[in-house]
Amino acid sequence: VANDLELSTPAYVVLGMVGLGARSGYEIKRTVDLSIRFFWTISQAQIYPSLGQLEAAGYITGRDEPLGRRPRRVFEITPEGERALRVWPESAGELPFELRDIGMVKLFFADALDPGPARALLGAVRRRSDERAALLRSIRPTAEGAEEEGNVFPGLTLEMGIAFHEAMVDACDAFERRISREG
Amino acid sequence: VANDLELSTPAYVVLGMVGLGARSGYEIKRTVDLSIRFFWTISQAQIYPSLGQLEAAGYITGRDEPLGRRPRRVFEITPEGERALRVWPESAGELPFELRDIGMVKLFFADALDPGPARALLGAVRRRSDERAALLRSIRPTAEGAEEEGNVFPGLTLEMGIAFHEAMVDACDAFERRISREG
DNA sequence: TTCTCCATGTAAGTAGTTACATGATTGG
DNA sequence: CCAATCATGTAACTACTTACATGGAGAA
Repeated sequence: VANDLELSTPAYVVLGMVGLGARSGYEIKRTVDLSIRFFWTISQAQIYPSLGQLEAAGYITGRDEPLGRRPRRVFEITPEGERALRVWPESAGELPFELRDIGMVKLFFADALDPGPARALLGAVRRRSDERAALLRSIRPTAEGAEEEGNVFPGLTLEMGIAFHEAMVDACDAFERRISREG
Repeated sequence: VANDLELSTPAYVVLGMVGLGARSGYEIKRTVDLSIRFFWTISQAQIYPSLGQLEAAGYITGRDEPLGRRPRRVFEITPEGERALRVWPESAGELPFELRDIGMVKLFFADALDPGPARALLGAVRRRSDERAALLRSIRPTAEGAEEEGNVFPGLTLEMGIAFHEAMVDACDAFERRISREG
């Protein structure tokens, strides 16, 4: 069995999702879209090759389990896979926080704008974070359900998302108060 | 002169930086690294082709201005370029907030970890945001300098960055208190 | 019957980075 | 004289997305 293989982050995400009980490629994609999509995305075209890699490495085992005549391949994590998943967070040194936000870029250049459009842009960025925070708050019951089954960390990442979008809204409000005070 | 050309975001970033007074490709890269790099990055290999596009579109004008025998090409924004930069934020509908954070992904899966490594990971994520917030706070004097010259929006994006990293730290602390109380 | 969901897989394209290639200037 | 900085440009590569291709199952 291969050990300490160099796996890409998408492959670890797939491994982690299989570890949490996602069985098929399709289910992994759906689970990602319902959980970590706010800080990590993955497309179908990455999932199926990753599944192949992970199986070749002995980190998951797959078997055909068609539903009627519809083909389907389901996977389970192996003990080596669980070990790899536990070792992963310890290994890597750096934890890059990569943010790509066109809204903030536009705001950065907004001094070139007239007051009206500038305020509109600020409002759009504020609204975006406000809506995102509301969406994340609506997921809280699901996270609380997971906590009762012993998974407390998904709730932490959810609270982080809520916290930073609320912080963005607050920063927009503070700025708006300041510019309307100063004229 | 070409109008309402479809420019990519990197090209608008380059245009915006020329508008703020960055003259050469090298200076644009340096300015990006000192300002918007926390929410947008750009590499040299994107800047020089963008400069060519922008000049072809009539949004900037360039002329050779070597320093001694060292070749150098400096650019200025044109009135059309300024107009394009003002129209840009109005046009596009969506403002995607793209976050890619391996730290949060690892935290999401951290229930599979032993308590020790899990706490270490939480500490690493907390420290990362704490350091980032401190770095951003250290930039505040520069932003205040820009404000006195009439550029108030760079200060807003700086405060947003500070706010959300402080919010991440708070979320980590709240979680740590909770698990030490319950565990 | 028709829409949505379940399900897998890949080819082609886009976006971006890293590394290479080159060389002058400035400051210690 | 050596290191850091200023300066431009591109080829090769990596990562990722979109779109295509296919089709069964279940519900309305």
